[in-house]
Amino acid sequence: MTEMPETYEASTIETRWREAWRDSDVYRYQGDSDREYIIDTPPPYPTGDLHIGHALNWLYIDFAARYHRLIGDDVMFPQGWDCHGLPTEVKVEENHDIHRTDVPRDEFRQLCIEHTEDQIESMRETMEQLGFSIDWEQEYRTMDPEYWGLTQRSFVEMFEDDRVYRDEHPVNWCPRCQTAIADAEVEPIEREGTLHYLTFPGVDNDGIEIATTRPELLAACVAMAVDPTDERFEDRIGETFEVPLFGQEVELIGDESVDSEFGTGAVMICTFGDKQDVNWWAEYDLELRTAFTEDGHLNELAGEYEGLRIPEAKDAIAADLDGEGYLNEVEPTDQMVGSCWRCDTPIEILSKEQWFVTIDQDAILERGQEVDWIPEHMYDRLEEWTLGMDWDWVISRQRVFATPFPAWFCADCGEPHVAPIEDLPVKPGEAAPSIERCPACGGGDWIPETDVMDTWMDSSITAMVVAGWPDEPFSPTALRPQGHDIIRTWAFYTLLRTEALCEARPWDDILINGMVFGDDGNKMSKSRGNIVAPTEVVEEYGADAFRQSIALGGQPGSDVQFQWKEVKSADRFLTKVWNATRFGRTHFDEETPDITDPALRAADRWLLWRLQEVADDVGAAMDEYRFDAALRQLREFIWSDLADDYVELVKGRLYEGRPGERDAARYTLFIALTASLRMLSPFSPFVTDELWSHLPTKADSIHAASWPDVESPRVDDRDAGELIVDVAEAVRRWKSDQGIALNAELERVELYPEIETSEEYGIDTYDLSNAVNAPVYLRSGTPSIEIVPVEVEVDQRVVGPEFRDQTGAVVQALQDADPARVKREKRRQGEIEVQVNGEVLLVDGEAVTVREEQRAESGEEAALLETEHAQVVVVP
RNA sequence: AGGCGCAUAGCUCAGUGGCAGAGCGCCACCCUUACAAGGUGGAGGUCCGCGGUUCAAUCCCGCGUGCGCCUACCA
Repeated sequence: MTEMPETYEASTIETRWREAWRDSDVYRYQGDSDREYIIDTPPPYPTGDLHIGHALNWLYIDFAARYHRLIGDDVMFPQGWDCHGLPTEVKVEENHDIHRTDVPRDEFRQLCIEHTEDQIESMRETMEQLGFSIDWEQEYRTMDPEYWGLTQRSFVEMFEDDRVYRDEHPVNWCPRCQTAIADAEVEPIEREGTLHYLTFPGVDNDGIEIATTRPELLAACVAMAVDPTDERFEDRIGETFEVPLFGQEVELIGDESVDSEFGTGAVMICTFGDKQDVNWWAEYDLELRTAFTEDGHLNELAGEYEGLRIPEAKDAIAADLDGEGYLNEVEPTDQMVGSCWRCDTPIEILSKEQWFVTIDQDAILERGQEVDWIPEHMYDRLEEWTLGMDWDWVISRQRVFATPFPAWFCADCGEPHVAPIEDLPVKPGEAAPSIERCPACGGGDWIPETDVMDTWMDSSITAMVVAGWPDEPFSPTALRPQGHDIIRTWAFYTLLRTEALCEARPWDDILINGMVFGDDGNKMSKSRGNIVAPTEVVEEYGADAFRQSIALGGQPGSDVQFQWKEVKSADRFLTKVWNATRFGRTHFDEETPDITDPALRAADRWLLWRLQEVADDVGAAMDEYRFDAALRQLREFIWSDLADDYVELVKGRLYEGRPGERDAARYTLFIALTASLRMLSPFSPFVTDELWSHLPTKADSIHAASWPDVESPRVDDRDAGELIVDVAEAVRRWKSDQGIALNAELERVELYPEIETSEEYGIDTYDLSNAVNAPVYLRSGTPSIEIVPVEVEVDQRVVGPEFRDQTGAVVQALQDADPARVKREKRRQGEIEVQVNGEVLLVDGEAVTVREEQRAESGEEAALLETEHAQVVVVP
């Protein structure tokens, strides 16, 4: 066996194993097994910073991946990168001090790729530091042609299937990013607006006062609306009014969705102030008056206000309304403004020709229901979001760094042409379409599409891509791990696309993780200064301890509060494991694993029994992604049962036992230790691999080993073992209470067991005697020390079902009865007589436990100890 | 405004229709040959409140309160 350092030092160990794993293939997906576990790992946006939220998400993945390898699955833990997108474009513009239009598209794209590669490198380093068992041969980057070619293919297939179309339709538009965005990319921001009360003069009738927060939209006003049941506007529907300042005439319509409680009960309809306007516009076939430009200014329709930015226009028009006498009143109002999720700029709604993907709500939800949601209630979010969708998914973006549409438009008639699959990947700006003549008009000139795809078009096919699409027939991947904040995007779009392209659910299980809060309980934020970087924790305590603290933070799905004290506690536990292994090593040699047919004693059989129980329970918890429960049990077993109880019991045998006795203990300790390390390895992969290497184990790496499967001894062995453990503990406690050294010799210990033991094995006092450092005598009957029954304890589990509504009275009667009588009747008759409401009832003796105390001494100084399975007399 | 989740020791969290649990923190004692980064013991609880179901509720049901999230928020 190798030399083993005396103390646990995370940093040295972790550095060494990181390198070892890098050069090995322990995490490699083999691809030739019928027990596959394929993980649809989230492809993060390469910001260069792998934060603690990522760490939580990836740790759950890693726990699952490592566990599934141990139980013999062929695990694929791939890592993708969702490269495309605006933030990178902005960053590149900053870094190079250029605007994206300053250089040719392809050159700009190249700069973005280089930038992204740096960012990926930095995140990958943190991933390795944290010990994620990613198979880097399964890495993909959405900016690579091999990948975006697949994105294009998915687009073409859906186009040919009429699930993608091109149309003019109002879309969410970010005036700052100057691109269309999807509903999922619009986030509401709370803000205080100003409600303007202004009068629209009537053309041949009285005027009506409306309330609006957006006077700058007056130029785009095309109608007015009131609730048709609103008495204030009885008989006025159909009247015509003149828009202040701009003069166009608009009609008053009646529509129930107007809230008569708000403002004046009358509202102006503009194209477009919000989605409601779009609905009215479509329903009443109103005129389209567009007042805004793509970059957020007013256009020629606004007359003298043309060229003003939207906020400036609001002020200018409000001032003029006031000057002309239209403005009656202003008041502040709280409002929620739909804003761009990338830059928080309030979005506008513009009507634009775009590419759309049709949304089939029912199909998406059906697939969603086929997936196991963990926790279950997270499915509700998908359902709520999906049912609330009222627009199709706009997938075109007016940007550069993204997957290009494989499409051209006929220069003569505008007919779009989409490339066939065999021509992909293709950049339409650099290649002509493979057909020459326009099928619609026969024209021969083609204009390449310059719009690019929404990045969710890339990332919504990850499940398919990792499963080998399109070369292999798709079957659902095992696991999708992700945060709840992107159910409406990543999960939603993936369900949509996998359904559309493969007619299947994308995954069997979806595991939703919560957020990570700071040590102060608040959301991590720069302003609070409570941000903790994973690398910072690793440097201080190591990844192994950090990983445990995250696993114990709560059950998956709930938010996790990062706490330094939990990291420290994990570090202490790992030190314990380190020392326990070091202890074990001093008793092992190369032959220990080969010990056969050992002469197991009660303590050995008990530990093996516990080990099997723990392996089952921990495995069940891991199956259900209950990493918190799994680790908790494991810690309890290792610390309490193995390190405290068992080791203390068998030290005597290990140090001084005869060879056969010693071997049984060595064997048991070896089995328990190596099994514990294996079960712990998903949580703390570094130190467990290190400790594994210091033990005479067969497999090279603990991560190539298998989940423990221990032959379980019989249940009656458990009781006999528990008795030994309990008694040893009781005597130790008594010594501690008496101020006696724990290793002090005692005159003798007398044992009065209260359990049945098997014929094969009686009570085994050998180890106990060593542990308490006294001769142990097995006695029957009751201790010679006088003991007095003092209290009757009632088990309501027995009494309740039998006596139903008399339970309370029965319990009371038992507790009031003379404990000595209860004890006597229980022993002699097996049942106890009680009087309840003048009636005599018989209670099963099983229902009561009579607590006794020692009251007198009989000559010799002695102490009576009570344990669950025995009474113990200690003679010092 | 609707929907969902949460509420248990000082803190962070498990848990169960039948006497309430862990880690950390706190107090006291103990260097016992793997480990003082340890061991032993202790203090500390209206299991958010009110009703209901039940022999029995921290657990199941209803209502309420507080917190968090999702969705719609309205001109």
